[in-house]
Amino acid sequence: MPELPEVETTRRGLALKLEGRRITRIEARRPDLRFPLPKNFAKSIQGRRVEALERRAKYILIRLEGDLVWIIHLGMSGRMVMRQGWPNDIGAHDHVIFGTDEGWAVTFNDARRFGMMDLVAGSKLAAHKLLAGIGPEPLDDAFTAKVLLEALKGKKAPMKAALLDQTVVAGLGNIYVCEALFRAGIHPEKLAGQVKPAKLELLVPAIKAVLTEAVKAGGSSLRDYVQSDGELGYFQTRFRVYDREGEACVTCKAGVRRIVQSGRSTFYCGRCQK
DNA sequence: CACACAACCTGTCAGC
DNA sequence: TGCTGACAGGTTGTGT
Repeated sequence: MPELPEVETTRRGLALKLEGRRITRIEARRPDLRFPLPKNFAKSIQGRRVEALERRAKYILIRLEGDLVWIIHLGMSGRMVMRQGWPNDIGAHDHVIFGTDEGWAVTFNDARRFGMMDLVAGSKLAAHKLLAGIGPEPLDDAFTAKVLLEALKGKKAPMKAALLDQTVVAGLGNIYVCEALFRAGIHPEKLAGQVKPAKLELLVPAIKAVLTEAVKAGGSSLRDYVQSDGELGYFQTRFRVYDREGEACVTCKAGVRRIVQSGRSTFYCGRCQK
C-alpha cells in the first residue's frame, strides 16, 4: 500500500545506506515491470555514486552522479528490502537487486508488478511524463485550503475520487483519503466542487495530520508492507475507518460503512461525515 | 474535457 | 483439502 507515508518511510530507510555510496553491482532479473525498463538500465546505474534520495508524490527519486535520476514507483505491492551482503535466497518476485561499495544490498520485490522504474536526465526531471502534471505535495506549506478549493472548483467527481487524483494533490491513496475525509467530517460521495470552503479548511489540516502521523509511525503495515530495514510499520492500528466495515465509529458509535467508488472500497461514517 | 470503468498481475482469504 | 470468486496499497488507457 505504498501511499505517501510508506514511500517516504522507504526513502528514508534507503537514504541511510545509499546516500554518498557507490552502486557497485545491479541486476535486473526481468526486462520489464509495469513498463519495459529503459535501455541499458543496469549498465547506466552501475558504478555511479548516489548523491541524494528524494520523493515526489509516490515516486522515489534517486539522484545519481552525472546528472541521472532513477525514478522508482512501488505500485501496489512493491517493497524495498535492505540487507548486508548480496542475497543468496532470491525469490521469484525479486525483480531488481543492487548493492553498494559498503556491502549493503537492496532488493526490489513486487509480486503484482504494477511498479515502475525509469531513468531521466536531472535537467529533464520535471518534464518527465510520470511527474509532469502532478499536484502539490500535501505536506508543503504551499498546499492550503485555498489551493485545494481552486483545484476542486467545478469538479463533479465525488470527493473520494477527487482526492485520489494525483493532479489535485500528490501522494494520497485509498487508505489516507478515507482517513482524511473522516477526520474532516466530509462524506466521500459529496461532489468535490460543492464542498464548502469551511470544510476544506478542516480537510487540509486533516490530510497533513494523518500523513504526518503515519510517516512518524513508519508507514502502515497493512498486509505485508515492510520498511526497508525489515521492520513492520504500525500505523494500521490507528485507522479510524479504513477496513473497519461494521465496527463502531470511534466518534459516534454508529456502524462504519463500506461502499465502492470508482472500483475501490470506501469506508466512512454516515453519521459523522456529511 | 471530465469522468467512469476495465485492464494490468499475483497472492490471499472466505465460503462451499 | 481443493476450488472459486472477491478483493488488495496504483496508474494508465479506452470509451462515453
